[in-house]
Parts: sequence; C-alpha cells; structure tokens
Amino acid sequence: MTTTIKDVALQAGCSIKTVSRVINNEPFVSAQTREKVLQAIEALDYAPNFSARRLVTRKSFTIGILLHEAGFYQSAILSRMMDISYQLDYDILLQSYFPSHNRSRVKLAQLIHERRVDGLVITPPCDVDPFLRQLLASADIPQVQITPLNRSRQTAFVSGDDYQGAFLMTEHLINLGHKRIAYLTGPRNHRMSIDRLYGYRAALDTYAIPQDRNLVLDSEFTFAGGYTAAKIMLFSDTPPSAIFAGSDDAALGALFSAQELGWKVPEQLSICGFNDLPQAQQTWPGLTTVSHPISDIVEKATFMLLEILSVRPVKDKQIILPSKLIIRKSTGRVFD
Amino acid sequence: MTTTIKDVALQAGCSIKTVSRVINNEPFVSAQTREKVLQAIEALDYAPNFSARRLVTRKSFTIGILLHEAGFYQSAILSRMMDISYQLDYDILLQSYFPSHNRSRVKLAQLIHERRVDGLVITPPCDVDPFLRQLLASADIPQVQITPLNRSRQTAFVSGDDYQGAFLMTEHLINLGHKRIAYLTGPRNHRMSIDRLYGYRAALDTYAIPQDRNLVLDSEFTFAGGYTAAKIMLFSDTPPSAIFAGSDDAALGALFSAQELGWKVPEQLSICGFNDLPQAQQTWPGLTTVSHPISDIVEKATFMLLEILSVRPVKDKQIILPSKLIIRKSTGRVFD
DNA sequence: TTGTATGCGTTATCAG
DNA sequence: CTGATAACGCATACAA
Repeated sequence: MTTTIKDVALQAGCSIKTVSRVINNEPFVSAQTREKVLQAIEALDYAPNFSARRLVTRKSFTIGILLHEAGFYQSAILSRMMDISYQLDYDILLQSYFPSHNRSRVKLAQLIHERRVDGLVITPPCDVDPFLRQLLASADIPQVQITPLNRSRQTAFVSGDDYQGAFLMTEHLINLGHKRIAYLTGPRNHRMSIDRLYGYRAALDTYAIPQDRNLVLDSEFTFAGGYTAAKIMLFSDTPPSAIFAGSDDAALGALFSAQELGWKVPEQLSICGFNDLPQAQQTWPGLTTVSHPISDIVEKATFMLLEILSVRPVKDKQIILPSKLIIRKSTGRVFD
Repeated sequence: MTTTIKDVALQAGCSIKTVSRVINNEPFVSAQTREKVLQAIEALDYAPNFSARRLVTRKSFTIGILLHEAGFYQSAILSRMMDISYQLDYDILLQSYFPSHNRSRVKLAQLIHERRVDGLVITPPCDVDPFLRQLLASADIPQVQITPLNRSRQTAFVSGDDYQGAFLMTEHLINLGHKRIAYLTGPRNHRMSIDRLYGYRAALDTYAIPQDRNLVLDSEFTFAGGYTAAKIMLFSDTPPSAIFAGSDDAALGALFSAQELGWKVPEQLSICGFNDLPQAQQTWPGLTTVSHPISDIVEKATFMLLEILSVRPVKDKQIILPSKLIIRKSTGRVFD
C-alpha cells in the first residue's frame, strides 16, 4: 500500500488540495498549516506519484535525446548531457534512432504520439531522415536540433561555426608553408561536412592556392574512413604534405595510417582534424584540431528546449558558436 | 483536444473496454469488432496516453541507468545501451549520480521514491556510495549492478573476470621475458581495480618472480593518472621493462608519457591495459589489452533486469564473463 | 464475446 | 486562506 496525498491530508487534518498546494509551493497557505502538512509528509514518508501528476498536467516532465549510432561524437554529447542532467527539473530519455530499422521508427513514433516526452533534442544525422522529418512536422513537438543540415528560420538549433573553423585550420596550414593540402570530407548530408569543405576551399582561394580535385576525398567521419582515405592519399604519386580530416575520428585514423607506413608526423606529414574530442589531446603527438564546442552546444540546446517548454519567449532560437584553432604537435612546417 | 479511448469506442460503436482489449492484444474479441476498432484507431489517429496507463498499472515502463562521471568506460556502456534500447519495451532514463552533489542525491531519491523507474542498472563506482546503498536498500527497487564492489548473494550483477584477465596479461608479459613489470592500480574501492591487482600478483607468484612493492603504483583509471604514474616510473633509477595499467585510459596515458620521453614502444618498453575500449585499437601502435566484454555485460545486465521485472524466475542472477587477451603491438620481447 | 462501473493519485475549478 | 468535487485517460473486477 503506497501512501497518497489523501493519507497526508488525513494525518495533517486538512484537505488534499491544501496538501497539493504545499507540495507545489503555491501561495495562500498559512505558515501554520504548511508546517503541519510538511510534518505529515515527513512522518508518512510521502512522495507524490509522478504518473498521476503527469496525467493531470498533460506533461511528461521528460525530454528525449535522439541519437544515431554510437560514436565518439555521440559519446561527447551524452557526457555533457549527463553532466547537466542533475540540475534539470526534467528527466532525460535516451532514444536511439536508426533510420534503417523499422522497429526503431515505430518506437520513435510511439514516443512522440503517446507524448512520453515534452520535447526533443535531435542530434545529427537524425535530422536528415525523411521519415523523421515528416513525423516531427506532423506531431509539432517542441524540439531543438544540434548542428542540423537545414537551417530554416523555423528550426531552433545550436551549431558550431564549421566554415570559420575550417578556414582557420586551412589558413594555419598555409602559413606553415603547405600548398598540397588534402581534405577528407564526411557524409554529404552532414551540415558539418559541407560547411567545413567550403571553409577549406575559401581559405585556398583567399591565399590563391589552386584547387586540386584529387586532394579532396569523400570519406566518413570515422576512424576507418580516415584510415582508408589516408592510405589512398599516401600511396599516390603526388602525396599531399598535409591532411586535413573533417573530424577527429578520421584524423586519428589518418594518423594511424601514416604511422603504420612509417611517415613521421609532423616532420614529413601534417595531420589535423576537427571537433577537439578528448582523444585528440590524448593521442601522440597531440592532434592539431578545431574546437567544435560540443559541450556548450549541448548545454545551450538543452536549456533552449527548456525555455521553449516553459513558454517563455525565447531570445535566440538560432545559435552558432565560434570555432577556435587548437594547435598541438601533429602539424608543422612543410618538409622538402 | 486529444483523442481518447472514448472517442475510439464511439467511432467504432463499442465500449471502451473492447477498445482496450484490442489495444492490449487481449483475446476474446471477435475478428469483426477488432477490425472495426482498428479502423477507428486509424481514422482518429489515436494513440493511448502513456501516463494514464502508467498510473493505473502502477508501472513506469522505464528503466534507469545510473552513471558516475563521464569517461570512456561510461561512454562504452551508453553506446551499448543505445544499441539495444530500440528493441526494448522499456524506455531508458539517463541518470547521473555524483555522490558529492547534494542536488544529485535529491534527484535520485525522488526518482526512486516517486517510482519514476521500475528498475535500475547501476554502474561502478556508484554502488560504493553509502547514501546510495542505503537508499536502494530501503526502497527495495529491482536492480542489476555492473561490476559491483560487493558480490553478496543478494545482489544481481554482471561482471568480467578481472582476476583471470590480469593473470593472463601478466603471464603474457612474463613469457616475453619481462621480470620488472610495473602495475598501475585504480581506485581501491573499485572491484575491478582490486581483482586485477590480485591477478597480477598471482601470476608473478606462479612464475616465481619476486614482488617488488615499488613496482605497484596507486593511480587512477584515467588518462591523467596513467600519464603521471608512468612519468614517475620512467624517471626512477630502476625503471620497469613493462607497464601494465589497470585500465586502457591509464595505459593510453602511460603510452603518451613514454612517447613524450622518447622511449620506443614496444622495443624499449612494453605497455598494456585492460578493457579493450575502441581507443586501444585506434592508438598507435595498437594497445595490447584484455577484453572486458562491456557490450555483453551491459546487454546481459539489461536483460537480466527485464527478467526480474517480468517476475519470471531468473536463471542466473550472478554472471561473470570470461576475459580474453588481446595482443596488439604495444608489448614485445624484453630489451637488454 | 461484450459492456458497466469503479479506481488509480494527482491537479484544477470554484464556491465558501 | 481552505475544501468538496470534478476531471485526466486508462485498466480491470464483475456482470451480462
């Protein structure tokens, strides 16, 4: 037998409404009765039933976080989510979304339809899936996206400045004397992937370095992707003097590749990435990279969602956080 | 105005009970009425209200996962959790637990008291916190622990065989001719830390290699911990020929340290870890380590909890999964 | 095979 | 300031 608000009311000698008032810190309760209620709660070890509250308020007090696959980038997102979760008044629901799995789609549709969450934080590349887009559009559920592909006026989102970051990095390499700078892209349906490519190109143009199509390699934002792409690059007749990978995962793969082939980094080859994940710092010789402030992004996105849920007017629904060059030891003067 | 079971009943021309039967796949509904109900549901785009169902069934259909801090080990746990979440009938609630934060304690206590979760998966080292232990004991909530410190008959848990793994690894080093094998411990309140130390010692004893107290260094299961400990070891007058770190994070830190000081790995120094996190494979020259089958552990723990919740008799409430040596390139013959 | 009535534990309404 | 009573949307004895 669980103790309910009724028991408390009985014990305190008042109505359940008064108990409810005390629980929810509502005004118009005399200090005296409040004290009595508090004591009764204490005595009975009472805790309100969450499901009942959810039912009547028509809210779930839960926000969902939608993640695709499980990579280092996703881990970084979850890490930060965990860190801030304890200060939120909302529960956090972990939801994976694999577009290919039908079961995954059904679960997500239920989650939204049954209103098990009040809002959603959506991480890339979930947002590019057509089924999801339509589902979200028709359900009209509060949401904030993290680095989405689409930046229409309607979507609330938080991104990093990928264009600027890639520009800075390419500039850094150019300043070190590099002219043959390879770029490893990510998937073409990632906003990050595209913007970073443009930033790279813009920097080359700015410094009048001719673009060489062979130096841009379609790859993945993964270790394996970078590993393979670097192998291809390094076996070519005219290898680059620097490899700029679109993500740290890929850069780490490229680094491993280079070391396996006996290239000295950075003496014979410069390698750099993007995101500044913990691994970038912890891998010898220390990966030069661009900080994609994922911690701040997650935090801003979460609190933005909370603001939207509280129906307060939201200041900025579109935030782009600046990037910063993180120079470590994997890049150096060009070698001839 | 949301559509409820009542609307569906009206539309289908039957009672709400019948609708309820169809929704829950109960028998004793004629195929004909079932079809009518299904059509009504479709037409009205009806989805049952989860909170109402929770209230009346007195279940939350949610399992919580308790995590302390956010490291690579935790990330691996969450990764796996995500992967299997889509096939579960339960939602997954992410809950951080920092013993030091009072706010964190309050949140957790609420979570349990208000029955917002039906059960809990508890990850190390949350289980060693006195407040948590008492909270769990008094609340009597279904739970499964991952590699807990305490293995009493009452606790359901899933662990790796840390003792055996450490024994195998030490044996591997001994077989390579190493006699001065350093061991970097983790926190003393981690079961993994203790068992691994014992395994290391047992192997030394088995092969009649004298124990040298100076070769065992109290450290942390972190990159920084391994980095610092290795520095100390390598600067000593009689440095070891091999460093066995109690975790991959620490091993990676030690590896970085060695490379920074110009030691060749594995030619001049062997380094190995424990856990076989993705980083172990992706860091040059490839870290020799012991597989702590975290994916299986998480999966087993989750399904064990589900079994407990379903009130089916649980076969094994105590599972210890075997370890396996993963030999890569960071260990080699002793150098003289 | 189907339906009726009741309760789950809150919050909200509105009169005192 | 306080309280009786009605929702909230579903499941579930029990009756038909």
